[in-house]
Amino acid sequence: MISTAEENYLKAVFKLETELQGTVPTGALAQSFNIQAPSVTDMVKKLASKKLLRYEKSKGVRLTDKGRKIAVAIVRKHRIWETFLVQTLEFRWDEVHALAEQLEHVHSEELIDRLDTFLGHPKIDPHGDPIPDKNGKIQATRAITLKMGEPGNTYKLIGIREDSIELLQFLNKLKIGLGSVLFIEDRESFDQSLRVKVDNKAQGFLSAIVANALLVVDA
Amino acid sequence: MISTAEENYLKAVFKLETELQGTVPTGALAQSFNIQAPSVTDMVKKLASKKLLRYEKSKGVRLTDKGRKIAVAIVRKHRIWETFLVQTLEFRWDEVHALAEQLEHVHSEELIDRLDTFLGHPKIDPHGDPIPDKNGKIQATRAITLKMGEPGNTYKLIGIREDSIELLQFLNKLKIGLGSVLFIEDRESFDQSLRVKVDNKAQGFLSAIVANALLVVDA
DNA sequence: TAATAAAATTAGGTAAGCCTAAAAATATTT
DNA sequence: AAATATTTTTAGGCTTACCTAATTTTATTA
Ligand SMILES: [Mn+2]
Ligand SMILES: [Mn+2]
Ligand SMILES: [Mn+2]
Ligand SMILES: [Mn+2]
Repeated sequence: MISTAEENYLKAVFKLETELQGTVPTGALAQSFNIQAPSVTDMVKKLASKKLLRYEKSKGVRLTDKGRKIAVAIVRKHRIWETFLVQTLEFRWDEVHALAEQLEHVHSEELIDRLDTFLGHPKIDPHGDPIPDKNGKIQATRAITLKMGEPGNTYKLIGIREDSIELLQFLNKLKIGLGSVLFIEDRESFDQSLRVKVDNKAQGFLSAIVANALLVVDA
Repeated sequence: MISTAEENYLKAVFKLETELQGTVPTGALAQSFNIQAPSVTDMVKKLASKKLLRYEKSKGVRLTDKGRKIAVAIVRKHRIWETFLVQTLEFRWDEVHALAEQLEHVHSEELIDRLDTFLGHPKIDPHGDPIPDKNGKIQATRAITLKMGEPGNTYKLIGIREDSIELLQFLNKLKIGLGSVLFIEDRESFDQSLRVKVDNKAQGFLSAIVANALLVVDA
């Protein structure tokens, strides 16, 4: 049996592997859980002994296929639950992450499959993140971040690259949501912030940090 | 914060207090969790120190008002989740208990309230057990067990007094479910088993043990 | 490359929730 | 009321998932 803590480690390694494009140092895991480094060293040794990841001392870890399979299954559960909470129970997109963090650890394939069917096999969650299918296949996206966009171009928001409630609520304030049309009027060279129009209404500046979290496609 | 283990203890004490009509000995808890007695002694001391129950050494425990409130809230969650699983996700009544045992520990009032609303404020769960309302009020039932019924009388099944999957599946086989009409033809004096007709079709004998788990009202 | 800084590991410890073995308290039989 | 049986508690241990302090390894800078 796999514990909630172990599942969370695998999920975090999965995420960090993509972000860091390779081996995940133990320190990155410590930071992401807000725990101390030695706790991570212990745990990755255990996960390595279970063949869920490979651990190179003082270098970091990589998921094994077995570990990645579990990680993706949890991401799938997380996103299906988030979709259920927003679509069916009418929570706002900024309210569901913490709940999904709990629900993703409920052990039952059958439950997730039925939820998935009930929801009509959704392809993305309320934040635009792709929902892995039953076989662990994740829809590739050709989205870029708004930060990479060009002044004079128009983009459509299709995802948020962040779990932060604060960011989601900030976007609520700006009346920006999935599907919003963002026109880049200008990029301020001083801080790389962007002056944008949202849905054709003048809006103001988005910091480079925010722009970097917004996944967009050409509109 | 209250842990899953602690919540399970409170729920069990709540159940056993009614069944035993009073103080719950530690041994009864050990038996109900299939764990050893010393583990229970430890835990009830902790719960007593948290004022969730009163503990008299070598006698047993009683819930405090604070403890009972938590216990009832968990029973409410358990039954709402079971209702959701059967009503919305179309699980069978014998499939949902173990899942609800996990889901009942998800911490969120809001989630349960929204589920409750989504389900239309159900009064009973798929096994006929009353769902406590938001204030912890539990609908009193004037049901008796079929065992207490009289030959010649007709009853309607409104609840099952048991969490056993085996019993539920046995009832499935007998085509007995909530709402079934049970006519007691005879009581066998040797073993107190009952010869019954189910929904007007001859059925055969129900053991006293089964009859004792069936909650019925006059039909 | 030697010195220094940063990151990771080792060593030893804690709380939660379980365990076994032994002792004590309570209940039942004779 | 003794003797015996049953139930409960005490004492000491184990595992999981964390911790701090000290040490070692790796990376950076002089
Ligand atoms: Mn999320
Ligand atoms: Mn999401
Ligand atoms: Mn149940
Ligand atoms: Mn039930």
